[in-house]
Amino acid sequence: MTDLRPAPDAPATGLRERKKRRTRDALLRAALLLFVSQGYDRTTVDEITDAVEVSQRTFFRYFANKEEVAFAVQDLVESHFVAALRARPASEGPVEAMRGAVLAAWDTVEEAISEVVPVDLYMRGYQLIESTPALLAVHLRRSTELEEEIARLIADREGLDLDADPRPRVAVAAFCGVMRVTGRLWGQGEDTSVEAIRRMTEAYLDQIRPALAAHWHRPPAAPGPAPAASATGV
Amino acid sequence: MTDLRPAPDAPATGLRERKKRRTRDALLRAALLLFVSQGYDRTTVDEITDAVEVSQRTFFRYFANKEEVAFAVQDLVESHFVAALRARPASEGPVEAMRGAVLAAWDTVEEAISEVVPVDLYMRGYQLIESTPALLAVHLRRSTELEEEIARLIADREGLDLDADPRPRVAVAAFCGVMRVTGRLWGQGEDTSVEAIRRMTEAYLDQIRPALAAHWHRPPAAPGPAPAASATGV
DNA sequence: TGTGAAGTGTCAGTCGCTGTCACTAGCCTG
DNA sequence: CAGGCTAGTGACAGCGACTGACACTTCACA
Repeated sequence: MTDLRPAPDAPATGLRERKKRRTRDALLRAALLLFVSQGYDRTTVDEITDAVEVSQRTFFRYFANKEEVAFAVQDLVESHFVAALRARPASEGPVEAMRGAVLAAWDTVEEAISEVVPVDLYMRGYQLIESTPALLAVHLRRSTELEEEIARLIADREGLDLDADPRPRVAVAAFCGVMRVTGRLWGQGEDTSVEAIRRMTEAYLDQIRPALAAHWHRPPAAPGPAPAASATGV
Repeated sequence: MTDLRPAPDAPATGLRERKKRRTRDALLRAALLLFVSQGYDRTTVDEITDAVEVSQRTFFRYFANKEEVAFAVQDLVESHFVAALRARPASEGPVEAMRGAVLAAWDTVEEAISEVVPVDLYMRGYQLIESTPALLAVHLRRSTELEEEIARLIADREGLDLDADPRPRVAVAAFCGVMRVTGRLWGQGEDTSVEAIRRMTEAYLDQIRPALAAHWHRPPAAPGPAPAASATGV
């Protein structure tokens, strides 16, 4: 068969590959929809595979476990952030660069994932993770792995040896700790928009230096559950 | 109802109560020993119950799930830390108080847990948690709950409204982020002693302010995988 | 066009965990 | 101290996540 289709730009190889991708995507979407509509725990793997009409065994050939499918999109978002961090100018300090990267990443999540899943489905998925104990636990463990990656990146930027200088890991840990609080509080709030979490991110990061001051004599810059962004401290 | 038994000081009530406590402790110890000797995943609940000669059903009446038994001692250590934090003088700033509490808690873990389990078994258990993905995930989720408790405590100390002022949660998040890195690196090292983790804790906490400085122009105070304690920054 | 391998379905089995029910043993009352 | 109450337990059946083994279909490539 003289293959006339030039596989335009995507890595569209043989029929087999495309079929595989299709079933994987179908499983992913079906799972996400079931999860957000009826909850993670109340969704069985059989329900997912029934919706896609494959056997349960096939599901476990694509995803190591039921949790993994819930983090497929999260994976994309995380690499998106890492890419944003790599793109920060070398002139920026470590914390400055991380802050810039997070905000830039939120500004452009849509284009990073919309091919796979609409943004609001992802946001609902993120909320599901934050509110489902089993998923939250896995999320936090995955986050520590991401933290290590970021620490390596920061050490590289600064030309430091990660194992000789504790600052990269310490800075990243403090930074990510604040990010996690942000994610948690966002998940508990009502506004589930990207803008909301972006706004909160900015506000909470602005509080990190004031919060670590030796004494809190003055009230913070802008009080409130999701305070407006503005830093008194450096 | 004329209750003549004054229940002297310990909660030593009837025979029933004592029997319960005994089987619970037996399950706990058997589980911990099996976990550290052959690994968490390679230990089945049946093995644990066989060692204590009770039915599997009984195990799940004492522990909600297999993970819970691995965190029973950790629970004690965490309340020990919270108690230490409550005991800090009001004159100390938030970060100062947390730092003091952690170090004081490590100095006195032994007396806090030795009645239930020898310290080195606890330390090996802690290492197990750090090195077992399933346990690490749960550990991190539990840690966020502890974080919230600490944040409330700090807010109280400072006379602030936790939901109006972001600084308590931000400070605690940054602090606990650094603590977590410490725990992880300790788990990977060879020295599993309490002294080792105490030393690392001190060293890494000393790096939090330098690490968050806008730019890292100078090398850190004391480089090395487990740097000696000494703070350049505030 | 036939051969090998990739992908899938089926089946049986393990392990964590839960509901149910009957039974035993401490406890409490009369 | 007899008899009833109930907390704690064991036995059993069953669900859901996950795995290994094997046979079958279907694409790929010579």
